[in-house]
Amino acid sequence: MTDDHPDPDPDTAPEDASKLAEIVATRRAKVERLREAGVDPYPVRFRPTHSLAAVRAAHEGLAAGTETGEHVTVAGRLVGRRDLGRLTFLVLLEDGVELQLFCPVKALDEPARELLEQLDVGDWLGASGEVLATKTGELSVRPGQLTLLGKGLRPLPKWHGLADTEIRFRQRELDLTVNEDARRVFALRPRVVAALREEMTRRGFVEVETPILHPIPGGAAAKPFVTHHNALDEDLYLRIAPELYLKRLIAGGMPRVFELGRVFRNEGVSPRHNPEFTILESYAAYDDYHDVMELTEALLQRAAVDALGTLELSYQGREVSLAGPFRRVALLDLVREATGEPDLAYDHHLDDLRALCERHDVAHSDDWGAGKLVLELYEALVEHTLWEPTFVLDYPVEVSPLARRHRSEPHVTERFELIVTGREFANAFSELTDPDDQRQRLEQQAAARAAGDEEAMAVDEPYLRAMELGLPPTGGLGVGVDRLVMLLADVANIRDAVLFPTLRPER
RNA sequence: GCGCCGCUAGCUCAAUUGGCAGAGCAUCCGGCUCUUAACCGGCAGGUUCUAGGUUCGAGUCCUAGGCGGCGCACCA
Repeated sequence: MTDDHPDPDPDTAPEDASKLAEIVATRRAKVERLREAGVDPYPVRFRPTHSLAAVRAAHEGLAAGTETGEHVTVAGRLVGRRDLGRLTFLVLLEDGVELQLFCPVKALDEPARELLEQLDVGDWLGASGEVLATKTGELSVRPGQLTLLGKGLRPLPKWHGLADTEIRFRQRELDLTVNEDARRVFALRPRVVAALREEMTRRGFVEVETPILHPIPGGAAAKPFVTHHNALDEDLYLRIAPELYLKRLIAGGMPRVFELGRVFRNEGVSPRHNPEFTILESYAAYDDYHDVMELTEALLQRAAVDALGTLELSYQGREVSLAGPFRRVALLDLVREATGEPDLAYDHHLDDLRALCERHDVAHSDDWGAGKLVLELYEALVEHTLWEPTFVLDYPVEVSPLARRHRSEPHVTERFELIVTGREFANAFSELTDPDDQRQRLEQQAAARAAGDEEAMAVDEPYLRAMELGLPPTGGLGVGVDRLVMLLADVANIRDAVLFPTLRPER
């Protein structure tokens, strides 16, 4: 076309002289021109006969120059355009799959010729025509008709991709459009979630939904977000864990339950921490933590096989195998080994344990008991070194207020964490089922809370009342789903595993 | 919250010691019937994150702030 008036209406030209404003204004002018020509730039419905993937699948390897005689209607976002005079090549992208449109002008009907003039990379487009392979062998559709499905006003980043992390996180729609790697990760994530859900269901667990608004935050050691219900005039907390409600369901006679959902913790952000994250929690009547280890291992393996088709992973350039069986080792034994103190025990004098911390440059506090001191040694010296999957067993009672005391070891609980690549992926225990022991432990937590520990739990009377109804032996599990996605997708930053990570508002 | 680093055209990036803000691609205009990051020619496009300061002169130096990344702390 010949257009001697690139700026169609100087009176309405934007005062903002930036290139972006100019591009948007130009595209708005195209929208106007299309409307004047009777074309709806934002139509209500379209029916493709084939996805781009289906066209590709049906004609993979079609010989150069072949015309199939098959007529299809396809759709996608226009991501490429090459004009060669009376011949134009367009590239559509749909669900991660590209397909070329081979458009000699003489093959197009009159409306399509006019539309082609107003078409920009970024627009949504439908096309109907014959499937063929060009002389150079590129599988293509040669459309007779083109249908504008949604005009884009903003330019798409091209070629160099989109590298600016801030734009990738804030405008994920752009990231997904131009970065194949973003599409890879966010296609993998739902496969992981589906695998977890299917494996739980296959094992007889029932999926439930418990409140996100909690009157009393509990079930984990974390600071909650506070909100307020106007009609009730009550402060409520976004849940830090579904744990206590799920255990109340066990008390209510539901033998195997799980919840896959979001929890919220009002704490710092980091490449491994988003303020809201997805957790899988499950509770199984009659099971102990050995049973839960078996379940945990199976869940990770199922997720890896379903999402990747293998148990042999590469994470950040280093191999890690989920083949199992995962190593099982007591926390105390790990600390004994790391400190070179083979006789270390929880009943050692506190001064000796503090001295041990000093010797290993582990910060500690005078009000910590033996359990907390040993835990700190473990976290500072050992945890980050555990690359291959490792069940770390038997956490101190003092740091495990919801876990059952060990059946034979007095100072610890039947609790484990699963560590992979030096990070915690799961936390689980033989659940505490003795209501009087639980009350005592929560009262200790409440005392710590009163003394200023914002992460300590409060006494939750409705929960204790449920326990007093009677609980069977119960095995409980929590799995960090985002971390699992990070591991399987091989991304280092949790913001690359969460579609819309928490960021400060744009200013 | 603390420390370090970054922020320049729509995108990706340059800019020497403090000395005229540039390139490629995209946009816009022209050409081209087998391109693949098409190609060829041309025009245009800037609050150098923001506000101050130093200086004859600031993208560059100083102060404060914003946003992001990383580390620490906290945690899964």
